[in-house]
Amino acid sequence: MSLYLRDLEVRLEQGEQTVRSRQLGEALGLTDAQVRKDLAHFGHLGHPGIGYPIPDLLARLRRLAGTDSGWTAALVGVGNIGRALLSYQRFEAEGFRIVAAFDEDHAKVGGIIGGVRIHDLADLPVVVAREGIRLGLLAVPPRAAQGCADAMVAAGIRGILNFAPRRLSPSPSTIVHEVDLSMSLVHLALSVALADAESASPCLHGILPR
Amino acid sequence: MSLYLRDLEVRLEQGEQTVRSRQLGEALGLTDAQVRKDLAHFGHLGHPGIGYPIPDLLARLRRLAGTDSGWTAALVGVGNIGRALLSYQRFEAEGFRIVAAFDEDHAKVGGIIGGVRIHDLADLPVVVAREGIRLGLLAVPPRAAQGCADAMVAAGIRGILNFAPRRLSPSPSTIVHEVDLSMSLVHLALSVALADAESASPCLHGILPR
DNA sequence: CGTTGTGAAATGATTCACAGCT
DNA sequence: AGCTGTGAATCATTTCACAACG
Repeated sequence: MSLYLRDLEVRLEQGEQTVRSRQLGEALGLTDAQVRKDLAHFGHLGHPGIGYPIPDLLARLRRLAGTDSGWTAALVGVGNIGRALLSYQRFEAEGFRIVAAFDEDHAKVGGIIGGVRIHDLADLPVVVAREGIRLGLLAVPPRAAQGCADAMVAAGIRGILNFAPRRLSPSPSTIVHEVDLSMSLVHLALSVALADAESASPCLHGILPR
Repeated sequence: MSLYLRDLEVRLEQGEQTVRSRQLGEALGLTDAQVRKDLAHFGHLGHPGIGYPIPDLLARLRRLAGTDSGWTAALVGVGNIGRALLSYQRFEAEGFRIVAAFDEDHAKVGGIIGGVRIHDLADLPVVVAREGIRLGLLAVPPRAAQGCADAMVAAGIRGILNFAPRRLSPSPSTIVHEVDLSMSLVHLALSVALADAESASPCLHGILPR
């Protein structure tokens, strides 16, 4: 889904005004029918014989994704990954801004990284309410993850991107997406191992992870 | 799939010797039948009435994933994300080691971060061959991504974890997995926006991204 | 004529139910 | 009794095919 946004953005930058479902399908690895079914849900703005007007489609998708309504995010945990996220330029290009960072280490509190001030973790509810923050990036050590997540939910954060390698027990009011770096690497290694095994002895069916 | 490894590891640490399909299912959000179907593919090592012996199952999965055979990885691009990856402790716990980093900036070459030496990008083929590196972490700016990826493929790297926000044109000999931070955030924001819209006016079906 | 939107067929995945073993 | 492994039924998703439209 997010891929549509990306692809449409680069097409618009290249000066294209319309796009056909088949083009999008090739770029995203889908069939043209699949693309049409997806896009039909977002309002019927495809013109038969012509295609989809890129600016209109982008506006529609951005409005749905909320990337035009100024989402703000908070970072919890200013460690290795946290610092990288604060310095990561790309978020703003997609319409997001990290407006506050939090850490329980008082030596870090008060500092500024990537233009973002680091607050005491205890101030989370106040700052979240004041800034109207709805998204949180969780980058703390595993054993602190659940506690921080609970605090974020209590503070009113609606969506959490969890970088900690620990599954969070779900809350009905908050959506959690996992970004697990080491598991991504395991997954990649597994794919490679399977590809190797398959090319070595093609008759190894039954071992198909998703 | 990687989730099985994670869950079994914590169970083994907690001293459990066997696990039943239903327990695994609850922990991973699957049904027991689903778990049994998955595990049956890895060799029939479940005992009726008892369950699965955790050590045996872990050994089997690790062997398939290759995490017991000492995968080594190379990092290409020592920027914000690259530095965080080098300092990330968690990889070794899963059986991986980043043994070399590469950057085209000569001011960085020769430095050491997280115990890993930074080499000149031109030395990639030599070091990869010498160290027997099969996995690569790509964390360079978007416009350099494709060129670096090609160099990694040419050097013999078999799997690439791509942190650059750009789709790479595929190579038959190398598997690419995408880890796109800004797209993850877009995806999360979209989920939140949809959840909000749905609770506001439940009759908004048809807009269901995967 | 080329392309969208959508119903119908085909494909794949999930769930159920039960035989067999401990 | 409890649990695994697996075929059968159910469900969702993908693909195909075609009517409507510019």
